[in-house]
Amino acid sequence: MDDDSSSSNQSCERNETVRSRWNPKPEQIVILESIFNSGMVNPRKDETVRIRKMLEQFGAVGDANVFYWFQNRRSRSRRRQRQIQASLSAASNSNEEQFARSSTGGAIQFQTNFVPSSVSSSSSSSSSSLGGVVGNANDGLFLFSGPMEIDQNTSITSILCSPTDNSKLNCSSSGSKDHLCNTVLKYK
Amino acid sequence: MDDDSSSSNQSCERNETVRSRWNPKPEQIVILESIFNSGMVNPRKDETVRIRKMLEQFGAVGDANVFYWFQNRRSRSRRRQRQIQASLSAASNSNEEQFARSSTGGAIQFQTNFVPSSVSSSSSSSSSSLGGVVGNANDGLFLFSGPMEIDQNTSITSILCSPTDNSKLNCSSSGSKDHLCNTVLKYK
DNA sequence: GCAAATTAATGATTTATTCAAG
DNA sequence: CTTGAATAAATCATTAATTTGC
Repeated sequence: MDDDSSSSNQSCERNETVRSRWNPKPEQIVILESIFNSGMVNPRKDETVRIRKMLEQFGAVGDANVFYWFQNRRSRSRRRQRQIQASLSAASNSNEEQFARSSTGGAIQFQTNFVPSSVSSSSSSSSSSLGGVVGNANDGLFLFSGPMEIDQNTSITSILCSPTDNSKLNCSSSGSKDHLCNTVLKYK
Repeated sequence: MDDDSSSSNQSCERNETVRSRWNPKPEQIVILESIFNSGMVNPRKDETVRIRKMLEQFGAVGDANVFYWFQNRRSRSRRRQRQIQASLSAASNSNEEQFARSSTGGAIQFQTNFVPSSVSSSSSSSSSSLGGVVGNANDGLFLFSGPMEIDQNTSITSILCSPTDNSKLNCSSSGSKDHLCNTVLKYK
């Protein structure tokens, strides 16, 4: 795809300012949430492409949009978690001092059947709560906002995880990863 | 293009770990430095592509590599600047107190003929030193590391800035920018 | 009811940090 | 130790909710 994906062009607003952004359909959000909640919180490039194709069923979307979505989802999930943790420990700190600090601050942090791919090498790193976000999955809102119906039980990730058509593991000219990769593309 | 750029595959190391990285040729570095120093410190997607094509003349390289290069160049340039600034103000602070704080800490911060594109909207924001990085260009090391010769005066950016073949201003299906854009691509 | 004005969500971009190849 | 690659955090900007005055 690279740039001009497929469907609607036209939407290319004036060259200066304006700009419109992707607005995911409810069905698309269901899928994305499903995937995220099942543990795949940072899909690799090929996974992202697969997800994008899946989403296209319900409306135009690009790889970058999917990437952005997961990036933001992860980030905001983490932030919410931190806030909860902060307010929790603040509340408990009013009386006891040396106690709180449970493993992840009360969050369940389960991890469904999908192995979170890259485990981030688990080497030395900053963040106190390592393990941090990789498998953290949902953060309370497993509920879906609207009247949508898509068989929630058909574990969408099973579709993605199935190592079907693995033809062509692209790998560009030089380095990069494509493994733990999933990162910068920047340009739409 | 999307993912698999163009030339040599093969280099796709094992699917797990390893990875090799792009190693820019001296000529490529000259070009990149030239562009950066002439003021284009954050090329847009289309500019990035143009640059990449230019570099390919001297060896395999992908858009992502170019993107990374500029990202790192900006980042490290800024860091060095901060360090210089820090040590400078620290040095001057030994005697006088309420004085240092010159505009940019002694750095010249000129700006060549290229208008730095996006001025970041200058809306309300945090960061103290706004204006920050956009047009900052060189940070003292205008020198090039090796014995290379490419007419420094033929302002490479003029080639890039020239609005030649502007056919096909891509604009993907949904949103994104491509204007102020230049950002995430992530996947190699 | 309805738009203009505000606010809340969230998609997109940039910056700071970290990891690791060479 | 330098620097390419990758990720997380912070920020910007646009769109949807909502509030408000009519």
